[in-house]
Amino acid sequence: MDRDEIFKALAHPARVNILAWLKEPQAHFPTQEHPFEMGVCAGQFERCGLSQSTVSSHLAILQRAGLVTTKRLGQWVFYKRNEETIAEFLKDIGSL
Amino acid sequence: MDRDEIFKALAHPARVNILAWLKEPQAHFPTQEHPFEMGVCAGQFERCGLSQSTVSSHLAILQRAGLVTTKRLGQWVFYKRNEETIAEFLKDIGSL
DNA sequence: TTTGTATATCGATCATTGCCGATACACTTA
DNA sequence: TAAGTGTATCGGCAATGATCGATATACAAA
Repeated sequence: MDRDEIFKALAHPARVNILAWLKEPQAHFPTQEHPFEMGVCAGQFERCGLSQSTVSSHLAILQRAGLVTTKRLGQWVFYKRNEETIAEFLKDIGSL
Repeated sequence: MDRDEIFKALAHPARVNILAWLKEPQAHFPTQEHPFEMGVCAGQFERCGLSQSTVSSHLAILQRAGLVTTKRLGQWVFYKRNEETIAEFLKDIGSL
């Protein structure tokens, strides 16, 4: 758990939004055709108005910070919150 | 309380360190000659190895984010943690 | 194998940030 | 008033970050 890395990852509203949306996938990604158990399909996040490549970059930053995990399934990549790291981070900065 | 602004303020280790040091001024600023009740004198923070102007810039960013408050006393400016805003922020991101 | 779809990476551009020295400003003291 | 000390701001430069279109890669389906 790299605290500095996580703070930098959270320093962009789009990424904070993505994390928040992932808390309730069915509410924020109603167009997804895959079951939500696997996570949210990468393409779904383009709803934030950014290009595919930019979204991919934001997702990569969240992943490198350990805030999300990914799973490839066929041609799709699914993203999920990494609750363990998130909880660890929140505990760590509780004494901020 | 501007969450995005606070996240950006915390996206630099020096600023996170400053906030942490301010939790125990007497422990981290033993050379300060002023009473700690007023806060920590701006010049004290140059111990992080950065120039005076850079330190001043970091402090200004923390202040604009509402994480610290300042009080001028004569020729000196003293910095204190803004516990209210910090607590509000922590509560806000508790459900991150 | 070829085509199509989904995602990641590349290259370029522009904006932002971090850093410093120099300077301006605020205040004190002689 | 003049000189000294502490802090903030300015100007410039290098590094990083955000963004995009184009391209490469991974996989599926025809």
